Amino acid sequence: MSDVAREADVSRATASYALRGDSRITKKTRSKVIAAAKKLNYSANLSARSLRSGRNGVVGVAIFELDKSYPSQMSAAISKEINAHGMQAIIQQTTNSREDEVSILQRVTSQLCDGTIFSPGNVSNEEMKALIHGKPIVLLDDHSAHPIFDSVETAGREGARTAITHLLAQGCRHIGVVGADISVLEKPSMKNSVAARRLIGCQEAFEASGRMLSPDAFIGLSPWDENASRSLAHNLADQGDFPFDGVFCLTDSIALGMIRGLYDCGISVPRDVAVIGFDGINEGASYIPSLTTISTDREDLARKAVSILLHDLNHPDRQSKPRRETAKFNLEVRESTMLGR
Amino acid sequence: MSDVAREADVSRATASYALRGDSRITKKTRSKVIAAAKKLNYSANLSARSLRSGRNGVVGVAIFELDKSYPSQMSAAISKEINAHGMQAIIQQTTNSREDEVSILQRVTSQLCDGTIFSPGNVSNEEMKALIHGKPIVLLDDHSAHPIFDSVETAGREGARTAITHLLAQGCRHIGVVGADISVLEKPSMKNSVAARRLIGCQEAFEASGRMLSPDAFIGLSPWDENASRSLAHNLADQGDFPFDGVFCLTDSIALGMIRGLYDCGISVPRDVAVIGFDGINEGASYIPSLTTISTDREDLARKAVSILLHDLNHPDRQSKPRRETAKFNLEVRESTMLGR
DNA sequence: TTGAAAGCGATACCAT
DNA sequence: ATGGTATCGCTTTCAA
Repeated sequence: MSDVAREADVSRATASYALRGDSRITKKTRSKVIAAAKKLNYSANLSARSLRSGRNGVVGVAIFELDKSYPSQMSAAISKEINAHGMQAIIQQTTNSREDEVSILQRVTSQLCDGTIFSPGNVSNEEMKALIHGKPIVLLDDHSAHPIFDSVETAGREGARTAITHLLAQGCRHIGVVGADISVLEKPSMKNSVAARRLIGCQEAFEASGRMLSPDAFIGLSPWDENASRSLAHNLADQGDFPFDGVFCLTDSIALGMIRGLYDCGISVPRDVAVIGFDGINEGASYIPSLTTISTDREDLARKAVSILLHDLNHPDRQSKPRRETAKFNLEVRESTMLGR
Repeated sequence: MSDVAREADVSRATASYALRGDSRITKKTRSKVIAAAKKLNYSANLSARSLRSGRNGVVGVAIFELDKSYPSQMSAAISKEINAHGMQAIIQQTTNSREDEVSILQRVTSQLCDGTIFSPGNVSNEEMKALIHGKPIVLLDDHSAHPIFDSVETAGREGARTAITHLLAQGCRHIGVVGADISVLEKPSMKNSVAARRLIGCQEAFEASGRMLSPDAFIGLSPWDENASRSLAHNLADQGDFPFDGVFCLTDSIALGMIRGLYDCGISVPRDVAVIGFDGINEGASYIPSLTTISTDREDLARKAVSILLHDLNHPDRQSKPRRETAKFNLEVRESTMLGR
């Protein structure tokens, strides 16, 4: 910076103002400084800037399991949206461990970034509060009963309702839900979890249709991935007749594993069983059969999350109530629910 | 930090040494300081640390298209490996634009990170050299003719040779290669590209088997994704009889799109055509049919890349020749090449 | 073994 | 409109 100032024949202070476009600096001086900076291939040191001003134009995105489709496609969308606002996104992967989340929040996020978009796993609100040192944060699918941070949610209830309604409309009469059993609705701590919200949506749809809902229809699964789901399909099919003619899987990955597992057992989707997923991962469109799904509008979610974060960033003092928004979703009707085909 | 020092009743300098485990500090003093830090919930400011010492324990990973399977699964593996060495990974997405890569290298990478693992797209070696200001960097699939940076490569030639050999062994007699046409072997600038290396491997396998290789066997595709590949399959099938009984797709995504596209046209994989991919993305295992592929050993690649980077980090002066390593790979034989089934 | 103080590279206050 | 300079939080040299 000193070099640039010397080259432009101004003080370091003036150079700093000029480069950031402060209105006090003359147009002429400014262009002189910019020319000098370009000539010297100068770019401001982000650590120094961050240290002094507390801002450096970098937003952190911390998310679980980056090797899975939904999180990676979600982070990519958020990253693009952040770039569109002239800031830089850095993405971090949290693993199963609480320590990991703590370390990311405490170290990188609150010290290297202006703000964070965070998909919480095992850290409580209170801990987060202590770790982020007042820096802005927006949660993805906050599941706390009493939110204290801004957040953007996926449309769990509405989406699940739509999914079940779709299966019923396709003629399914024995519907199963794969991903969680009803116990998640009973534990108070789980009441606002992603799984619980989707299950509640299912119940609502059943009630609205005036149908019986057996608790056995809800089947737990862990982890939420293709392999676990595929094994589950094998188990269900091996017990004799497959009990369902329609299955709502709580995520697309579960759905793809389920279809594959049924295929392994000679059960065809959608001829014998209809399957619908949730998320809208890209792979679903070219699977065989293509996957009907409740597709979260990732661009919409990213837009909402980033817009809230930027607002917080620009109004640091404002101590308003936590905002909570819900992302749009679409029912993508594809082959996997064309029952009988 | 001053607070911690006061709490532990030592000077700031001693506190700093103690927290970083400098051998000069007594065990007793050290534990006193650590207790104080824990009590105050202290964690060192990374910007300040980076500013003063030039190191902060953060490694940058910059990669193209984070919403695609291979890059996201690759970044996840690298991130895990970096964590295993007690450092923190931050992942950044480069988009198609050169500007974007420049900005990431120049700003974030060289100023916020100790070193970088970079998958180069549109930036030349010379530009990179100028941008990183001497900070360590390891490239993924460097395609420059005269490498000046360390890099880790996927086993393009060997993998492609294995793929073609496998198709021949499965009884394929009319083999197509989808992803690039032979022109990439002619342009000098492309000679070391990922595509070219894989094509060369194909040629070698054909020669070794004493078979004719028609230039028409190589079919270009852009972009390398499922949708483009699916359309290509439609075009090929619509021209009358499908010309191949075996197809090597330069990536798994291309392979899945190809299988789906053929399915759309009533051509079954593997009954009518065998298809093999390259990469080893997780989704291949539960596709219907499951995908035979040349699977890059991501853990091995991550290990090699991180190990080279850490070496550079710990020997900053050493001006040795650029190192170039190749990641292991496996032929995963699955359903998609069981020709005739 | 510990402490005092300089300095990393910016920003922002205050003076001119 | 521009310049001088203290300062952000830490590391590191040098002295004790």
